[in-house]
Amino acid sequence: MPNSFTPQAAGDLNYLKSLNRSTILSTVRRNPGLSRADIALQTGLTKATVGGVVQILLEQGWLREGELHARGGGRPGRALHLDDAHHCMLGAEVGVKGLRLVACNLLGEILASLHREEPPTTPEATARRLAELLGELRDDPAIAGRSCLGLGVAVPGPVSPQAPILRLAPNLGWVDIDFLALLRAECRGPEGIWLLENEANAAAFGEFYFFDGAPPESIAYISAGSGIGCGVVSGDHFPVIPRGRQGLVGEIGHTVLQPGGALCHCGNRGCAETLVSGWALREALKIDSRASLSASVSARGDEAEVQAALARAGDALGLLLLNLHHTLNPSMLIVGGSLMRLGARLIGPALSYFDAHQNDLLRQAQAVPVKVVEDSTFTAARGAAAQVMARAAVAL
Amino acid sequence: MPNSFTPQAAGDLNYLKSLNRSTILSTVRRNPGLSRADIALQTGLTKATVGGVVQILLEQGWLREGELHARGGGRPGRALHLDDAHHCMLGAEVGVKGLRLVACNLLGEILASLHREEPPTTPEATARRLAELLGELRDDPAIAGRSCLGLGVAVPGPVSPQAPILRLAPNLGWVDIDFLALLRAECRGPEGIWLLENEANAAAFGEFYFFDGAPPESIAYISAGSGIGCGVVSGDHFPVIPRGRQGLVGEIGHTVLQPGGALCHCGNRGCAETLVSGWALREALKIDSRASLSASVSARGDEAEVQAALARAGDALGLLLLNLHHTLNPSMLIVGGSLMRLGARLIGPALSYFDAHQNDLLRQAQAVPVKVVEDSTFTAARGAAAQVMARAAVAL
DNA sequence: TCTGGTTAGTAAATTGTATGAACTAATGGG
DNA sequence: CCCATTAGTTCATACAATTTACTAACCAGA
Repeated sequence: MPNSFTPQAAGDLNYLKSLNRSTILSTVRRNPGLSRADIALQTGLTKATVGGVVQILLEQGWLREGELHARGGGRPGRALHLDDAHHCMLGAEVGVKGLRLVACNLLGEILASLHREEPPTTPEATARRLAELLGELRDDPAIAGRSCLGLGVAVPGPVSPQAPILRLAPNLGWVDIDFLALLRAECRGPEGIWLLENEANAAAFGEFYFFDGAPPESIAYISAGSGIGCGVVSGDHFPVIPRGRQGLVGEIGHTVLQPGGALCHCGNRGCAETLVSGWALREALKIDSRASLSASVSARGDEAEVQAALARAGDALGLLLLNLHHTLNPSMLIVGGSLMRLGARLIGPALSYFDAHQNDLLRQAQAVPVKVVEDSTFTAARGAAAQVMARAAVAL
Repeated sequence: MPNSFTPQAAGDLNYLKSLNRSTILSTVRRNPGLSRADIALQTGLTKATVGGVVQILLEQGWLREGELHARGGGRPGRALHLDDAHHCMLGAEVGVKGLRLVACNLLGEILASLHREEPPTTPEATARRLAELLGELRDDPAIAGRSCLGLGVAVPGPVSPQAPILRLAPNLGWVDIDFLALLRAECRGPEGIWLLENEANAAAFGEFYFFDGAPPESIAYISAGSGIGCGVVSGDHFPVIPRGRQGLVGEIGHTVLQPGGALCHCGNRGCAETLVSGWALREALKIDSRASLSASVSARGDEAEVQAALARAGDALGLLLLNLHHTLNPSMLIVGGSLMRLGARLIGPALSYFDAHQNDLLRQAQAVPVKVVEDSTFTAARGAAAQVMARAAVAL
C-alpha cells in the first residue's frame, strides 16, 4: 500500500537531511512550544544538528520563535511554534451536493472558505466551476501575501493508489476521471503540490494531522453521508494512509451486515449502506432526493416512524463501528459526515450499541474513544490541504 | 500502530548506512539473482555504494555470489543471492493443540522441524517443554555450524504492541503472560533477537516475506482454526504489520455477521466464529473437543448433515473474506489454518461465495487472488522466524 | 552586586557516508 | 585483434551529523 509520506527505501545525505528536517517539523507540530534542546532530546539528534535545521526552518517560514520557557535554573529555552503567518495550503472537496474550498495556515486553521450548494454535473463543467471558485478564494485578503504550498482535492470515490485518478464516483456517475488534469486546463492554479484524494481519506488525514490535543497513534474516520466510507491514518512523524491495491480500503459501506438483506446499489444484498446512509434513510422515510434530508427529518419532528428509522440506522452504525474496531483496532474512532446533522437521534443509538456490545476482548482492554464531528462541512477539504502540507514538509 | 521495521524518524550516518544495507538486502530477497549494477538501478544508489555494501554483506554471510549473467554485450554481471548456508533463524508456535518448532535459512526453507501434539497446560510448564524442544532442535545436524539470528515465538492471542507480552489467549486460559521471560528462565536459548508475535500476524508475515513469486504489495492472511484470526502485511522493503492500539487488529472472528445470532464465547452474538471456526463446527456436528475435527469429519464421510454444516461454514467464510476485502483491500488474500484440512467441502463454498458476491466496485477492478494454504502446520512458526530475519536485517 | 551552578544554544574540528569521475575487468561483434 | 559495451572498483570530494568546546542567559545564594 504505497504512500507518499514514508521515508524512502534508500538514500543519500540529502535524504538524511530532509528526513531530519521533516522530523523536527513534525515534532514541533505535535508538541508546540518545544525548545531546540527539547527537540534534540525527543528526536535523539544533537543540539547542534537541531540548531542548524531550526535555523533553516525559521528562515523558510515554517517555524517561528515564541516566548521564553520559565522553568527555574539555567538559561531558559526559546519556544518554537509552527509559523502560521507565511504559508498556506488550499483544499477543495467535490461533494455530491456541492463544492467546498478552504485555505488554511500551517496550524490547520481555516483562513478563508467557500461553500456552494451546486451538485456537480460533468467532470469538465465541475472543473471549470472549481477553477472559478479557486480564483475567488485566492483573492481573499485573508491569504494575501502568503506563499501557497499547493492544492488538494477530495473526491467522493476511490482514487487509484498508482496515479491521481478518480476511479469511480457512483453518486456522480463519473468513471476514471483525471480531475487534476481537467482542473489544470481551466486555471493556472496555485504552484506547488497538487493532489487528489478520496473524501474519507482526506478527512481522516486532516483530523489526524491537525488533531487538537495529545495525538492518537492511529485513527479511523467514518464518513457517514450519502454513502458510508472510512479512512485510516497512523504513524508518528509520517502519517500513513493505507489505500489498498485498488484504493478500496475503507469501503465499509459495502461490508455485509445482513446476509440476504435488502438490495444495495452496489449489486449485493444487506450492505451496511442499505441500513445506514443518506439514501437508505431517504428510502425508508420516502424523502425526495432533491430535498434536504436533515431539514425534512427535523420538519417531521417526533413522528414514530422517523424515530424508529433513525434508531434502526443508529444501531447499524454502532455495529459498523464495532466491526471496524475488531478489524482495525484504531486508537480512536471519529465519526463525521452529513448524517451527523441528524443529531442525537441517530448517533445516540449508535454509541449506545457500540458500548453495549463490546465483547470480552475489548472490555478487557482500555475503552477506545469515539469522537463525533457534528459539522464536517470543510473536514474533507481541510484534510486535503493537510496532505499538501505533509507532502511539502517532506519535500521541502 | 508502531512496528519495528519502519525506518526511524530521525537519523545519523549510521542509520543511513544501515538503511541502505537492509534495502539492498531486501532488494536481493525480492529479486534473487540481481547483479550489483541492477541493484544500483533499482535502488537509485550509485554503483560504488552498492559495491561497498555488497562486499560487507558477502563477508557477513548474508549474500553469496552466483552465476554470471548472460545478456549479450558488455561484461556480464555477477548474480547475487541470499546466502542460504551461513545463518539460520528459529521459530516456534505455541498452538492450542501443541508445539511446533522450525529452523530456517535466509530463504525461508525449513532445515529442521519438530511437532508435538501436546496441548499446553500452564505457561511455566509450556515454557519448560518448549525449552527442551529448542535444545533438541538446536542439536539437529541440519543447522550445525550456522550462526543463529534469534528466536521468534508465535502465540494464539493478541500481543501488546508496546511490549512482548501475550495479553490474552482465550483458548489456553492465559492472561498477560511474559512468555519470553519464562522461556529465558528455562534455557540459555539462542543468542540474538527474541520476539513474541500473534500467530496470525506471524503466519501473515512469513507468507509475505518469503512469498514465492512476484511479491504482492500487501496481503491479508486469514487463519481459520479453533478461532478465526487475521494478519495484514504490507510494504516493499520494510514490511509492516498493523497491530492497532491494543494488538487487536485482525480479530475478525468477532466481527458480527449475524446480528442477534448465536451466542459467542466472547460475550456477543452472531460473531463470525459462531458460524465458521473449529469450535462452531464441533458444536454443529457434536464432535468431542478431544477428538480430531478433520479425522471425525472424514470418518463421517458424506453424511448430509456434515455436507450441510461444511457448506454453511464455507459460505460464512466467504462472506468474511468479502468483508475483509472491502475493509482492507489487500493485493492478495491467503487462507490457512487447521480448518483447511477439511478440504474442498469447506473452502470450495467459501471461494464460490466470494466470487459470486463481488459487488460492482470489485468487479470493476481487477480480481484479487485468493491463495489457500492446505498444510499450515509450520506456517506460523516459520513466520516468527521470518520476523527474526527482518529485524536482524535492519539491525545488522 | 558578584559568583558559581545550570541549562540553552552556537562554533569549529572530526568522522563517516554517499557521490562522481576515472579507472580496470570482462564479454561479444566485426 | 580491436572496439564498443557493460560490470565493478578505486580514490578524491562533498556534505551531514557528531563531538568538543565554547558563549549566552538565567537563578540562587553569599
